[in-house]
Amino acid sequence: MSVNSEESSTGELDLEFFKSINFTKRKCVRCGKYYWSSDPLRNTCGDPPCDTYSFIGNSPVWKPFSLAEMRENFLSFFGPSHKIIDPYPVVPRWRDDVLLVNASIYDFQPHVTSGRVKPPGNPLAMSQPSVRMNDTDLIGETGRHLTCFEMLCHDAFNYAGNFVYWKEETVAYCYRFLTESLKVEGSLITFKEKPWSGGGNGGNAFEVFVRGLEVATLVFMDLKEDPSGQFIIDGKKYSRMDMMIVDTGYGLERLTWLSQGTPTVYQAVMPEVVDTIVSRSGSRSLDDNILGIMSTMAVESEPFNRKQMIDRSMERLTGSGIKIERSNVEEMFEFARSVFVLADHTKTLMVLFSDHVIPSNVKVGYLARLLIRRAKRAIADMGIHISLIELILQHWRQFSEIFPGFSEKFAREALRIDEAKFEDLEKRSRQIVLKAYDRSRTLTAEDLVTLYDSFGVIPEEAASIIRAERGTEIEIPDDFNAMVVARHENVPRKEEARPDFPDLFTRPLYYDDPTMTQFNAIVLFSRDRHIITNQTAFYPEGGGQPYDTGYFIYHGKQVPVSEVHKYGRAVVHKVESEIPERSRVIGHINWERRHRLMVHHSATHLLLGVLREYLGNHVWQTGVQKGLDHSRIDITHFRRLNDEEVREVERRCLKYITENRAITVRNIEWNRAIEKYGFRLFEGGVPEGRDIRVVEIEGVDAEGCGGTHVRSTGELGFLKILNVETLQEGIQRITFAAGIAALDHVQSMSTTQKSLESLLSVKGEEVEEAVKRMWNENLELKKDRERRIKHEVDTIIAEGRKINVASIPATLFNPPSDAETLKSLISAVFSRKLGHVIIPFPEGSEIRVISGTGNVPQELVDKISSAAGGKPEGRGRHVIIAGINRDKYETLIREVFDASRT
RNA sequence: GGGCCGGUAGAUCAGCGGUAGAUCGCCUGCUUUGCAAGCAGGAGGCCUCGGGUUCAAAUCCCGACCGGUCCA
Repeated sequence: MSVNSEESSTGELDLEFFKSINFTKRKCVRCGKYYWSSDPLRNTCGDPPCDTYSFIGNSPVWKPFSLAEMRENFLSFFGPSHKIIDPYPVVPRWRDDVLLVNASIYDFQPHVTSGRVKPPGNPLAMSQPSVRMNDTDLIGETGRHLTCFEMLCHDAFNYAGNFVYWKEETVAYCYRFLTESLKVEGSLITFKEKPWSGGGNGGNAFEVFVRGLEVATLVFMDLKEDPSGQFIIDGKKYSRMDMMIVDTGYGLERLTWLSQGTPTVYQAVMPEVVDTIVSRSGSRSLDDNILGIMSTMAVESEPFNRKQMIDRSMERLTGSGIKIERSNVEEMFEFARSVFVLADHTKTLMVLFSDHVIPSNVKVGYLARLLIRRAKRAIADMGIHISLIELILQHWRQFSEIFPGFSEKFAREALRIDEAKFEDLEKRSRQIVLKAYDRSRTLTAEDLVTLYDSFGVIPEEAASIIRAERGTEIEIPDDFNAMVVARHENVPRKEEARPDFPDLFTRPLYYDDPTMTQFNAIVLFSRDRHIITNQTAFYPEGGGQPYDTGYFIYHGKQVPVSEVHKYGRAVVHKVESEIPERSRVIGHINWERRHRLMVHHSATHLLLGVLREYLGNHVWQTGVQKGLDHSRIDITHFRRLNDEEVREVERRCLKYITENRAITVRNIEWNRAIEKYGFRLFEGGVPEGRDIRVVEIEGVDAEGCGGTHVRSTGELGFLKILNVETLQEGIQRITFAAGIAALDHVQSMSTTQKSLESLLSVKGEEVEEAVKRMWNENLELKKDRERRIKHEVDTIIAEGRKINVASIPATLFNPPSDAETLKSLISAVFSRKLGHVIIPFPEGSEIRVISGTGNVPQELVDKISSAAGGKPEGRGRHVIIAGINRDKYETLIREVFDASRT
């Protein structure tokens, strides 16, 4: 979301409603932007730093509300006129472009905002938990930032011919809520004009301020990104869209804070947890007066600057006659920051855990890990003893109705595993830092970046380790963060070229009847051996199910189909020879292939259902690939399944197969489907239609799925897990086979076993013993050989004869018996620094001249090669004189070497 | 999904082209003996796997696998 200062007033926000409440449009004397107010004395827009916080200790709301009370208050105000919707998960399973829900409108993107699916209510109101990790560094510093908050909204979706409400009504609702429900005086409210854009949409918007605090944003979304559009927001072009969407966002935490007027937002929205942490930290406490001043100072500079905030707070404190040392204020600030970080992060962890996020090193799991580690650092900074799970459970007790998915067992397990990893890392990081330091007696900026980037050691930690262990100070460069960023920027992303086929509609016969193997069709489009037909029974690749193959009959000839893909609504068949447009064809699909794929597809759903039932609700499908002889499914789970778990999963699958459970396929309207089955429907991917095609295995599993399926579990025959592996942290890959493919595997295992048995002349379990015995025998033989070689090398060296060749002293060795010994002998010459050495190796028809101390003298090589008739290869300390024939060899030994004995 | 770092004895790691090492742990003996320990000796390695370069690879290059970490 972004703002463009040039696009300040279009006149599109001059509302009749403002006239009715005596609000007038003004230009802010500080920032020059337009705003609406009824206060005759006001000349600023209300938005810090043009204004400052004046609600702390001075709430304009008629009574203090708790978080739960404020939520209830909002929903009951909008309840009569709006449909109240239950909150969506914070992990957006219905879209794959973002990791977390950032705002309430995310719930409806892109399916509703594009007009494809109806909203679940119109108008609607809800309280949507949201997680924003971009300002994680500011938590506890500014007094106002949170990683997790609830966004209250009242939204309306206006279609052509179905108008709900627009700007006038929206502002009226907002004004009435603030003045009637919260009893805030109208003159305290300002509406600041500000164009809004985000997620490919844009429009006019108001930001709503009360006493310096932004409490709501009212967005009138009627623009969509369009390169040829005439509206410009933040450098991007937009044009009008058919829909007009009212998207409001009220910060539940902000409103609660406003009503209480506490020094920081944390004290208003999570007082119990803040109290718990403070009460555990001995005699220390939070000074409300100083915190209030800091929060006020923090909002006055953008971007936030800690030193400046403390400077100004000191001025304010001395100005009001309070005598306090700067170091005391800093110390207080550090403590408060740790308290608030811990309180904030444990809340967000509770929210993530309730959505089954497993801490890991990738994607949303990484965000959970980040929070765990930052929370643990906060605990360490305070030097107190407190467990994360304790605080998480305390948070949850306040929110059990909002987050019904939370499982204490899961949270404990997830924390236990990740905390253990963190402790392990801390132990290791000490050694790594010391090693890096000891190499050069310093840590360069480059070293610090590597330590952070590759080992997760922050510079402050590295410095403190060096200080403690080596007693020296390490300089941390000011632009450290920039250096880390610099190391990561490069790697241009390559765009995938999408083939452009016309937007024709192919009727999917494979849905009408998944057992259809033959059909008639008319070719609507043909180009470069790719054809689109009016209808087809060929399943195009999708949802992890590979495409069908087969052939078309055209003019009485078979034309094989090698690939089938879906582009838009068209199914494109790649054929081996041209079939012109308007031809009539008969399609035949390869039924054996299709049936194997169908069996594996249904088996995947069954397996997923069983895994979830057996391992827990945190099991989600993250990837899947069906095949002909095996398939695989990737699931979220802490650790690799052990053998017993695998056997139990197989047993449960077989139980459902023998019970012959029905597999049904139904198209259900989007909102009704979610109401009935929940967001689990999207495990296999996000559907693109108005309806969701729900594939349900009776009592086991229900998923939105575009694949072809068998009619009941009995058709699967049986299911065998072939392999389990950890794909990445928190993700397990299970490879399995079902039906005829499973039988194939068992049969081939049996064949292998039989052939092993006959090879080893043993039966059954004795195979293992026999192999172990052979392995050990082999090891013994290997060692034996090494001993023999070593002995021979020693003997050859001991029996070496001192000779002079071309007046150069050298040692002549006896020939080693094989190449292995030769290699070992050469190594010995170097490691024992044996001087010039001559090694005849008749087996390879060569003589080696080696020097263990320096280079081989050229005269030595010349003398030997001229006498032996060979060609010298290589130089330096290792020369091979190769291509010597036997006669010359004998001559050489006799005439050159023997003659030169010393 | 991308970047970076790593994989050597049971554990922690060194070695980074030339016959695989240290410390702890383990085994045996001795000394001492309340324990801890001290001394001497010993066992224990597909140096992750597969290619390549080289006379020679744990070591250099390429690829896989596994682990770690940072970023989206």
